[in-house]
Amino acid sequence: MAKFKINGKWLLGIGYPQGPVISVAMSVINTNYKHSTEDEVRELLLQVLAAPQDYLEHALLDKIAVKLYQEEVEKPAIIPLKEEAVPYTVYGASFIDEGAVKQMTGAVHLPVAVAGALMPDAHQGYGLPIGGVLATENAVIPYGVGVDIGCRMCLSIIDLPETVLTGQYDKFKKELESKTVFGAGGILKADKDDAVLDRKEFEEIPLLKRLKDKAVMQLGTSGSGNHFVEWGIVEVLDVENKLDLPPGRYVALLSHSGSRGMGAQVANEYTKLARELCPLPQHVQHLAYLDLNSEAGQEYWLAMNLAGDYASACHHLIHKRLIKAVGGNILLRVENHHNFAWKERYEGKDVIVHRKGATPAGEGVLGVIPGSMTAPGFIVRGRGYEQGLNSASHGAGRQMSRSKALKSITGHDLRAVLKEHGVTLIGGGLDEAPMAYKDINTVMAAQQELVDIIGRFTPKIVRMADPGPSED
DNA sequence: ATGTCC
Repeated sequence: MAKFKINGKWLLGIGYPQGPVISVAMSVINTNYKHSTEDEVRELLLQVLAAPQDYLEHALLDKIAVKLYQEEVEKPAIIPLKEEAVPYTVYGASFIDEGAVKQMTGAVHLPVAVAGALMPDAHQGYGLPIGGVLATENAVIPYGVGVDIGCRMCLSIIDLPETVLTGQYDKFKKELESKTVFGAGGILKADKDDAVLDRKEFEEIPLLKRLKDKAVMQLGTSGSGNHFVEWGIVEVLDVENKLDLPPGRYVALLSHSGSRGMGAQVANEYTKLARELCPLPQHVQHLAYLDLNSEAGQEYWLAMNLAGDYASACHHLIHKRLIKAVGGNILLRVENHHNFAWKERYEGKDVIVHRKGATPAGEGVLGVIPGSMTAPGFIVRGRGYEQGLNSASHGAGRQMSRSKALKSITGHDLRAVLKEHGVTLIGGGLDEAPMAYKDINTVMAAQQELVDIIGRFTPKIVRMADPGPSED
């Protein structure tokens, strides 16, 4: 029989943990057991692995046992979940996928959970589901906010009648194409002056200091995925709507985007830190949280707020450029984050409310819920419904995964539905086709308790990122 | 969502 030579891969193969014990075991075996067979060595090492405490004084194997024992003792203890979950309310349960409900069920078992809610556009995400709302006590969950921190809607209602858009359609289209920047990486080369870049957090938090150059370059850009900028028509529906605008039809600009690479890196860095500081059972490990009183928690909170303000600044620059280009003035602006965390009150106590793909809907709070590129979006006023955690959906929600949409929708299908609705699309992939989304009217009907509809936005010229290389 | 693992 060929002489057995131990190696690291073999040790990992029999179940030894990655770490310092590997080199120790190799040296011990090669020194003291060089005449043993592979089977004998395996048997011996498995016994030590199963009960290292019994071998701490062993003449030959003690070094291995000590390393194993140390790793076991030093490994941070998994934080146990609540035995009994806090309550959460589901809106539109009949069209929410099982994965999203499962994730929400995990979230309301977190030791810091106070209450939850699932919005009718919910679908499975990473950590908290998209459309998930979670109130916690003195803790913030980076992946309860999401990767695109401060992803938001911004609607500007412009002092131009509908006839200007229909009469100068080509000009509106040309400006939308030339004055927006889409795509991964996306850099805006001029017109990027904003006070957000002067914020002291960029100097005070080391991570933000490293991200500032990227933030400067990407300011005023839109990104990719489901992000868009579009011209359309707003109908103000009700004179009693507190919108301070007479009912009627107005040209409007609607945008959807977030905090670009800067926010993404903030999210990923702090969730990594949270997972080290807050080890949770595997099925909820992405919901790792930071204590708000801890240094890391306070840093994340500042960085998250800066990313939110940065996202807001991006929208404002986009709107300023485009509205100036078509010669209009803003009559009214409605805007809101839908990936963010806020300090709010719930049942009389201070909580942190995470909304990951959910629109704030406190009493009287205005928000925008988009439909799809061919379906109307809505200006809504929150009803302040506490059981729904003062929230509403952030859109129609997907009914098809991106991959399923790419497989089942053709370019012909997309062109047909655009034509039917009189919508011009610049860029945009099949995975963003209207058919990939739920029916917005069904979704709105499922959240009548949460928001009142006070205006309607109909898209006319839509700009999205160009489709990825896997598409035509 | 993000140049999709610093």
